[in-house]
Amino acid sequence: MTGQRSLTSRGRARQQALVAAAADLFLAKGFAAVTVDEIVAAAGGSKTNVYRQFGGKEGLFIEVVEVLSAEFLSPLVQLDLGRTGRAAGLEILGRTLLRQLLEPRHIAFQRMILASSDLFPGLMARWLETGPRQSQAIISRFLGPGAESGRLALFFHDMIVTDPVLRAMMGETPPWDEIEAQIDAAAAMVARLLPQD
Amino acid sequence: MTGQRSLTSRGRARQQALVAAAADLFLAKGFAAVTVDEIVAAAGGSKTNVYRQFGGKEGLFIEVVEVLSAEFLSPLVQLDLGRTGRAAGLEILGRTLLRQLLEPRHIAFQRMILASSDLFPGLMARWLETGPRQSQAIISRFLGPGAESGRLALFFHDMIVTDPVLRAMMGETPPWDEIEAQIDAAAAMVARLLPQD
DNA sequence: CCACTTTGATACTATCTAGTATCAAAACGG
DNA sequence: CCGTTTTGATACTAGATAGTATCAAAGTGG
Repeated sequence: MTGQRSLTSRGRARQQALVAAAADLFLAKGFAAVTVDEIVAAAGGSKTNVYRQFGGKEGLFIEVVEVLSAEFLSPLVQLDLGRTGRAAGLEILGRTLLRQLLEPRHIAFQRMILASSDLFPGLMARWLETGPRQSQAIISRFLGPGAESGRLALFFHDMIVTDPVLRAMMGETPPWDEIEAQIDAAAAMVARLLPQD
Repeated sequence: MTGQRSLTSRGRARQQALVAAAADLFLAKGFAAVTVDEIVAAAGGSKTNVYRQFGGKEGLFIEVVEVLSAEFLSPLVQLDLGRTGRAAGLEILGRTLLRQLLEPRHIAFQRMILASSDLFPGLMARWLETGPRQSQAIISRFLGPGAESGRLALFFHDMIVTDPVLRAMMGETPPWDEIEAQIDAAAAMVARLLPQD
C-alpha cells in the first residue's frame, strides 16, 4: 500500500511540475548529479511527493524517460511521401529526422540515456526500439517491401545519423549545410541502388 | 609536493596491479559504482598507493582510460592492402575492424566511455579521435585521395559499425555471419560508386 | 461546517565513501 | 648494517544525500 488513493488537483499539478523540473535537471546534469532536494526546490512542494507518488528518485527518473520518449517519438510517422521519387523522398525523410535529432533537448536526452545505461539496464534497449528502430522501419517502408529495403534503410539511417549526432553530443554540432550535403549524397547513393522508379 | 621521489620495484608492481585491477572493475561496473577500497582489495597494497601515485580515484581512472585506449587503438594501422581490389579491400578492413570492436572488452570500454562522459568532459571527444576517426582515416586512405573518399569512408564505417556495436552494447551481439553479410553488402555498394579500378 | 484525506515543511537517520593521518614494516643505498 | 625513503595497514574524518517520521496546513465531500 502506498497509502494513497487519489490525487487532488493540487496533487496532479505537483506531479506534473515534478516531472517537468526533474526532466530539465536530469537532461542538464544526468541522473547521478541531480539530488532529490534540488528537484523539489525547482518544482515546489516537498520530498514527500516524490516518495509518495513515484516511490523514489529512480521511479521519478523512469517516469521522466517515459515522458521524454513520447516527446521525441519519431516525427517521421506523420510524413506523407505519396508520390515522391526515391531520392527526393529520402532527402525529405533525412532532413526531417535530423532536424529533430539535433535539437539540443534531444541530444541531451540521448546523452542521458547512454550515461544512465549502467544504472538502468534495459533503458538503452527501450530507447533503441522507440527511436532508431522506428525511424529505420519508416525509411524501409518508404523504400518498398523486401529484405533489401530493410538493409538499405538501416544503411541510409546510419550514414546520415551517426556522425552528426555523435558530434552534436560532444557539443560540435555540424553546420546544417554540411548535414544536408551528407543527406543528399547518401540519398543519391541509395537511390542509385534501387532504380525501380 | 606529492612527497614522492621514486618508485621501488615493489612500487612499480603495485602501480601496474592497481591499473589492471581498476581497469577490470571500471569496465565491469562503471566509474561511479566502483569504490577505491574495492580496487585496493583487488590489487593488494592499500589506499595510500592510489592517493600517492595517482592523486585519487579520478586520476586512476584517467590512467586506466589511457592504457585501455592504447590497447584498443585501431588494429587497422598494421594492415597491408597493397594490391587488393576495392571491394575485397573494404571487406578485409571491415572484418578486421569489427572483429576488434565487438570484443566484449571493447564493448565494455565503449559503454564505460559513454557513461562517464558526464563526469569527464572531453573524454568522448578524445575517444572519437583515437577510435572512429582513426579508422575512418585509414579507410579513406585506402579509397584514395579526394574529398569524396572521405565521405565514402565515413559512410562505409558508419554503415558497418553503428548497428552491430549498438546491439553488442545492449548484450545482443549479432551473429558473425550476419555481420559479414552487412560488410560485404556495404563494400559492394561503396565499390560500385568508385569503380576506377 | 466538520470529519477525513491529501499535501507540505522540516528535521532527522542511516549509509556510503573519498580522502587523510598515523604509525609500523619493508626495501634501499652507501 | 644502519639511516633514510618508500610502502602498507588501519582507523578516522568529513561531507553528501536518499529516504523516513512527524506534525501542521490545506483541500474535499457530505
